[in-house]
Amino acid sequence: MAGSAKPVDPRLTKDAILRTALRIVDAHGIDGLSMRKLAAELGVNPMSLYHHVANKAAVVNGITRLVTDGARDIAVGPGRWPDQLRQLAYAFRALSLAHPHLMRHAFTGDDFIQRRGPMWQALCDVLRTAGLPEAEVEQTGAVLTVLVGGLLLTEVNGTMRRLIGADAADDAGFALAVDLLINGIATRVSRTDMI
Amino acid sequence: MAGSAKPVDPRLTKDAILRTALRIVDAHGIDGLSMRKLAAELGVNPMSLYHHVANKAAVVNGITRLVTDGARDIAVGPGRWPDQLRQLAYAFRALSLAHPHLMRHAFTGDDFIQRRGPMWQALCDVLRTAGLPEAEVEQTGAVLTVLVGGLLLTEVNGTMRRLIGADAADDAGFALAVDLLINGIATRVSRTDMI
DNA sequence: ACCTGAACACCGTTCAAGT
DNA sequence: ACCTGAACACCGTTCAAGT
Repeated sequence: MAGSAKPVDPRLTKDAILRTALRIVDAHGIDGLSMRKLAAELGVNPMSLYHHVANKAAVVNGITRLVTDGARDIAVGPGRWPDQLRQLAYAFRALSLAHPHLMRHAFTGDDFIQRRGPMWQALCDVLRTAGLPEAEVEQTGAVLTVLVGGLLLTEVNGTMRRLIGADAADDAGFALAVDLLINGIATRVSRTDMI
Repeated sequence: MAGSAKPVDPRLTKDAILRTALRIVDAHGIDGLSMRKLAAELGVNPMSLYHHVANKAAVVNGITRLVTDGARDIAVGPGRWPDQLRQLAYAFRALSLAHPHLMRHAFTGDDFIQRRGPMWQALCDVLRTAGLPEAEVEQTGAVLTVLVGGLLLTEVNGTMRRLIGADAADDAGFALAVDLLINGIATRVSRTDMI
């Protein structure tokens, strides 16, 4: 009656495959990941992988999901809306900096930023409580998300650090950018209020 | 006395190589470019290329330069500083949309946005005339550049179009983002004035 | 059902031998 | 000086033959 009829190779679990792949990407970048190296790291025949994952693209997609799922428990605390926006921006940043190599690749792709997901919902909620008219919430949320996403890409790929030639350039640049965006939203909110 | 002693193969000019490579990238994306296909397109032996370009990275770097050099003649017209900032943003956008595949790759790399170049100078000049204190000009210029760069990446890779499910999503998103940034700058400028 | 060796169609790059 | 065939060290993926 026990369901343990067929002993499965623990190295060929989808979970084991993806976690090993993520470890490789974190250590050696996206170009350091190949199906053959992944198999070697698992101590497994390269061809066996294709019985458990469709192809390399599925592996990369899988580890991206793995990481973004780690952000499911994002929740904004109480406070003024600018502080809440700041919280979300820095949560997004923490996610990126935890896996810079992966993020550098994910931002380039077209399926990384998802409408679903707690980040998007939380952001739109904050914008509503800030007083942004409902008709502008979705579009503004999208624009804010891609702006911060692009900002994080330039931090992760070193552009920001190179443009601002200073210690802690990334911290300063990110803080300045977030302030700029919050000020931009504030203008829009108050202007709408005045009409 | 005429310098035309050795007839050089016109297909193996650095210029011909780069322009053909750019044509391939524009048509088939970065992944559609290989040294072997480039040689085939030129009607030339693949190995001959290595006598005129160092490697594939040099080719990609070369076509990136080729495109960005096309923006040398960027100049802001007269007007209020918000309109001037808008001009620069849209000039940057035109550059991106002219070669979306290349830009999608270039933004990912860490050496695309250059401190040198007319774009950077023009941007900093506008920020100065807007009344931003000299100490903040460089950093703000850098942040604005990477924000707009990231914005263009999401337009070029389709993220913006997917997040905003509407016709002309790219145009609307870009316009909204630029307004947001200009409002953010305006707040910073006027606040500084008031101190 | 799962594994796997061989094979296919590609890569970038080097290098010795040619002219 | 420039060209080029062969070769090396890689890829992702397929597939028939095994268990």
